[in-house]
Amino acid sequence: MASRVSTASQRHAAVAILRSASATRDLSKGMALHARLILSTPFDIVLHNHLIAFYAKCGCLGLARKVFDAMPFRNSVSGNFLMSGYISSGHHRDALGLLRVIDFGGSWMVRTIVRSMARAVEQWDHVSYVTVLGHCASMKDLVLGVQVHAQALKRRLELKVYVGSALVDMYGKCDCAHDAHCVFEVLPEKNVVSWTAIMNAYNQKELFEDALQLFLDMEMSGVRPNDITYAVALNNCAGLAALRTGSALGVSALKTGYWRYLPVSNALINMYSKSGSIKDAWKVFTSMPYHDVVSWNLTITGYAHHGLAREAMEAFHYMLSVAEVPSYVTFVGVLSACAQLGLVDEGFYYLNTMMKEVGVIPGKEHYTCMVGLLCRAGRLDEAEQFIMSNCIVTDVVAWRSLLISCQVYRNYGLGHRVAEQILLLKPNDVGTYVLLSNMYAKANRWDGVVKVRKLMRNMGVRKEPGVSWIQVGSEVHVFRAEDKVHPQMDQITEKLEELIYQIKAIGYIPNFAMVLHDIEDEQKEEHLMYHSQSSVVQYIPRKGYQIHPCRLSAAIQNEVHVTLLIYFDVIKKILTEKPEIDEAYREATLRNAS
DNA sequence: CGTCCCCATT
Repeated sequence: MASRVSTASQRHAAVAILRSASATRDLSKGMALHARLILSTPFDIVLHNHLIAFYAKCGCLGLARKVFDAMPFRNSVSGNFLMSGYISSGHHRDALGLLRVIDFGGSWMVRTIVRSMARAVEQWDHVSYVTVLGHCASMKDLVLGVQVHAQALKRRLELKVYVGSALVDMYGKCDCAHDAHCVFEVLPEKNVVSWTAIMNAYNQKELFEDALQLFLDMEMSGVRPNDITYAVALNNCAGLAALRTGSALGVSALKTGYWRYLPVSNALINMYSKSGSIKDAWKVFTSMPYHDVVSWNLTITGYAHHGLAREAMEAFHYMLSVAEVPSYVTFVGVLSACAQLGLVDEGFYYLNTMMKEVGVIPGKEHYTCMVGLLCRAGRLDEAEQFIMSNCIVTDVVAWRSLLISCQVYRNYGLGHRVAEQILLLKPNDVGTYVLLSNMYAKANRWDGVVKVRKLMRNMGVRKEPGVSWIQVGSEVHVFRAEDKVHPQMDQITEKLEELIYQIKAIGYIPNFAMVLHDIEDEQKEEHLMYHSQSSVVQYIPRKGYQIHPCRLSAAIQNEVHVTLLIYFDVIKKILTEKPEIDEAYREATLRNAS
């Protein structure tokens, strides 16, 4: 009896050592323990399982495997540790081979799954299912996910809360919100993770309102949100630019103490930024005790989105000064800021020198920014060369950027070439076809206009209704392209025309858009004037455009920026009698928060 | 042993 107690406590201590060695990736510490363990008798399966976990964490899959193979007997935990080790280090084939889900005779994916799955699946425990489903979720492997689901059903495991939540998440990540919902609905016990997973599935599908409703349902059912739940809910607000709801959630997170968690404060930055309140986003940032690279990236790209490229660059340099290492996304933000400011040399310095220094390999998005930068500087031919020599010839976005600049600089010769180039890529979004049609119209190539129209019809490309909305106070003002039902429509249109007149007077080409007009009338000069690349409007993937109070087009300079700010002030005043109330409310919220 | 968040170009 006494010896058993001592063994148990020794085991406890050994597990603790292995855990800490895993956490710090202290290979020698764990190996020393391993050496002692080999000599000790009797064989302890729990310790050996943790040994597998330790080696797997340290990236020594070979050693983990050796321990596994040398064990006189194993349990499902041994397999799970090894498998999650393989999965997290990317050896998916080995991981799944371990449990013989898949034969590796040929392609590892689809065909062999069904045949071989039944063989070893009886060795799985419920954690195996969770592990594999997590893998399916991150790989978006719906085919395997469905197979696993079928097996789970057979063994009646799908109602267990961990397995169920993993299923909900898997379907959500695979873009099957409906299936996620079905699994979620029948779960007899739903915990905070199940709720968060389903909310996130709706978020993925851009069903933001439904996701927010789920947040309320969850609270009604007595489940408390955690930091991730708040983050997901705030991301839904960001998708709707629902400033009021987002602020309220921020206050709620403050009350419950989740405000200080990184996912929550990052989501708050995102929400404020996407809702047009970049100042509040910055206030959140400065009130955070520490930041991660996502916080920085959100701030940098947030400023860039608002046309505040100077501030974006400042934030970037601030980031470097506190020795935070920029990431792939950081450089996307920085280069887009450079593009706005026309900083060609600096842009190339970041692309060719700094990115190499910090070990970030430039990708499509960076090259696309560089195209935008060259276009912004009016170096259209270089931009064309750049596209062709940087493996982004198939990137519609890059060509579109060039196409727009061709219009701005009235270089219709190049514009025509670019349009032909884009057509070869067979784009499938309306926006591109509208741009193409505009280009041809401007270049007086009516044959081109007809061609584009025909293509759109044949491909079944339908025009999404242009919708803009802005939240002022507690009201959301919606503007549809095809109707003019907003009571203050006349006033707003009048102001818009006035502003465009002013911009033209200073000599700028008004390429900012406010989608209050009908994009059906592509041929009208008026339309060509209003409709162009994103600027005052921010595209929201779901259904339309969100007017940003201070978003500024790359091609518009400072004095126009000021005009725009004034202009949006005017709009706000038109839309609300007492705009300062909303302002005061936000101030109060922020004061509470910090 | 395990499930939920993570920013980007036009």
